[in-house]
Amino acid sequence: MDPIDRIRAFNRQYTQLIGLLSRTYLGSALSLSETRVLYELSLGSGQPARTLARMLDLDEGYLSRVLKGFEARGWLIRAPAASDARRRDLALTAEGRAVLADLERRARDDLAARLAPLPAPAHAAAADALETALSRLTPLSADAVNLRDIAPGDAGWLIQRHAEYYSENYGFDASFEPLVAQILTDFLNVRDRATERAFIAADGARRLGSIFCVQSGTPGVAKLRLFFLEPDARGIGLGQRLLDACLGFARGAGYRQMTLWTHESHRAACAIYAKAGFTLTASKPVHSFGQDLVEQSFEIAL
Amino acid sequence: MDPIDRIRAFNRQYTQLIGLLSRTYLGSALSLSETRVLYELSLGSGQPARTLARMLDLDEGYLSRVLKGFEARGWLIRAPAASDARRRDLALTAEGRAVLADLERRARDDLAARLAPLPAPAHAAAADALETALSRLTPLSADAVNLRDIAPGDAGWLIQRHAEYYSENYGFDASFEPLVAQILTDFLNVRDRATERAFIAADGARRLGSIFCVQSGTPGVAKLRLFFLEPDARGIGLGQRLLDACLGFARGAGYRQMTLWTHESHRAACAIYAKAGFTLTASKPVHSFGQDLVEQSFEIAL
DNA sequence: GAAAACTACTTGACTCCAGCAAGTAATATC
DNA sequence: GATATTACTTGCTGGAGTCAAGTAGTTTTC
Repeated sequence: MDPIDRIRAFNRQYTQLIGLLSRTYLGSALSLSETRVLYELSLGSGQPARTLARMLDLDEGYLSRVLKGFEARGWLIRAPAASDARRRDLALTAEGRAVLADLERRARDDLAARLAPLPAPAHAAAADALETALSRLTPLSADAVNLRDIAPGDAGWLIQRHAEYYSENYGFDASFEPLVAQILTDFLNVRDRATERAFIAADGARRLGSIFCVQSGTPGVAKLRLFFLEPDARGIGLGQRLLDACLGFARGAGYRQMTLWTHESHRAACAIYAKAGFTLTASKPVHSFGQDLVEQSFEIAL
Repeated sequence: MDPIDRIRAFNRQYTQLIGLLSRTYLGSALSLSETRVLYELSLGSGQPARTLARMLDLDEGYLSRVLKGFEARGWLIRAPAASDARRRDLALTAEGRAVLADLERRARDDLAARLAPLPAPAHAAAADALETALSRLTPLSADAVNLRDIAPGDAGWLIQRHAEYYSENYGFDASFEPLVAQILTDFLNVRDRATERAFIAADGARRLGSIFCVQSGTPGVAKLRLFFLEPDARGIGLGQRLLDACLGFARGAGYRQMTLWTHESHRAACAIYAKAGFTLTASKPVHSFGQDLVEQSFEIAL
């Protein structure tokens, strides 16, 4: 099913479940639009009425009347703005804030009541998933992503995602997962911190990608491993950044060469390697993980 | 932040992002309520108007007028019901269906346009997360969960969740993850299918828990390992089910005894073990994974 | 088996949310 | 300093949605 249709299906069910479309806000004297205006006013970033109208997609005339009503009820003070006599500075009174607080509390209680049948961990899990969804719907900016060292859970995540990704996209069989698991187990157990390093690209709590620099066995030669990027984190220069970090670390650690092996079918990765100055040194057909592959070796002088 | 507040924050942002509160549906001649009615009619489960009104939380009088309007426009046929002359059977005409289809298409295009700036994988990722959230908001029923053997990605998931869970809840240090990783690597690599088995509890694509039955080294004695349940999957008898499956397998495989070790602080797990007939055979303080723990051994005759 | 209670739906009367368009007054632009 | 633009207000209006009282058919009750 198409993602758009899946999102629409979610909208239908969610609005019903959460009761989002109840027109009148909890039996209060306020319409939904009025509530939104009150809420926006409470944030009090000093927007003039016009911007408020645009933000909330409301008619300016209607908004004017709403504000007038708020003022009449003593919730709002509209004083002519000093900078521009056409404008009026909008400031909620303490009473206005109290009304909103009461409204918010009721909305909160209403939602809590709806979710009461569910166990507490489910609430947290749902909130997590919703926040995740929202973050997926917000363009990922490369500078929100930071590269850090490996932390608890990262190894498991990498094993899981490698197994899933290569199974789904390249048909790798079950023998691939323990291989990756062994690599990571060894890394965690016998890692030489001076010459070996993992970089995990993460956007907050979300893991997006990885790259490892480890010893190859041959002195002075580093090996690049476990270069991975989540599909939706591609195309924002993150792969390049990971590779740069890895190369930078290798240079700093005193290696004079870096090698890696990959499979021909990884077009995107191969392109990044080539662009970074790696050269192809060997290419041979193999049968691994239940698939016919062309294994390629790359190297670069540091 | 409280989950309820996080969900409310999501609602605010999401409705804005997706444009859920646009009252008039895409400039069509229909109100949002009318659209919902039309949609519900298209599902055509032959509900009488009254149930329709309750489902959509609409005033019956208003609904009556809406249906009348649909009929006048030739979208709907209201024939007196055979079973009950008060009722009228509601059936959309082909034209009615066409109108809805057109509306749906436009709503779809509208959403697609809103999401167009995002890369395609992000759409799928968002849809995934939204569906996840919805499933968290639906009470987990034990019978929707099935127990299966280990599959690609499961080992990585287990490693990740063990590392995260024990780090968050028991303060285990980074040495715990490679231990779990090694256990799983070995299991995948040298598992004896006749006498060793993993059960993964899964609700569709979501992994909820696990239990392993492996050889202990002593002939005739099985070892229970990696018993884990996601916090929100507890309390529905799933732990019991996993344990039963494990014990059942062990009996079938010809073991005469099963042992396990755990830590005293795992109250819930210990309670399940005791209830199943396990007896505590040893208890000793240890310092593991950066924590002072009391290691406990249990056993049961099969 | 007839009155009473109830159900399914309709209709009239009303409220008020909200959109449109034409204002007024202040500011910006040239 | 004339013209255009901006910020806001107000009059008018449609129609979405509500409330209550209706009509006609069905079930319950004794």
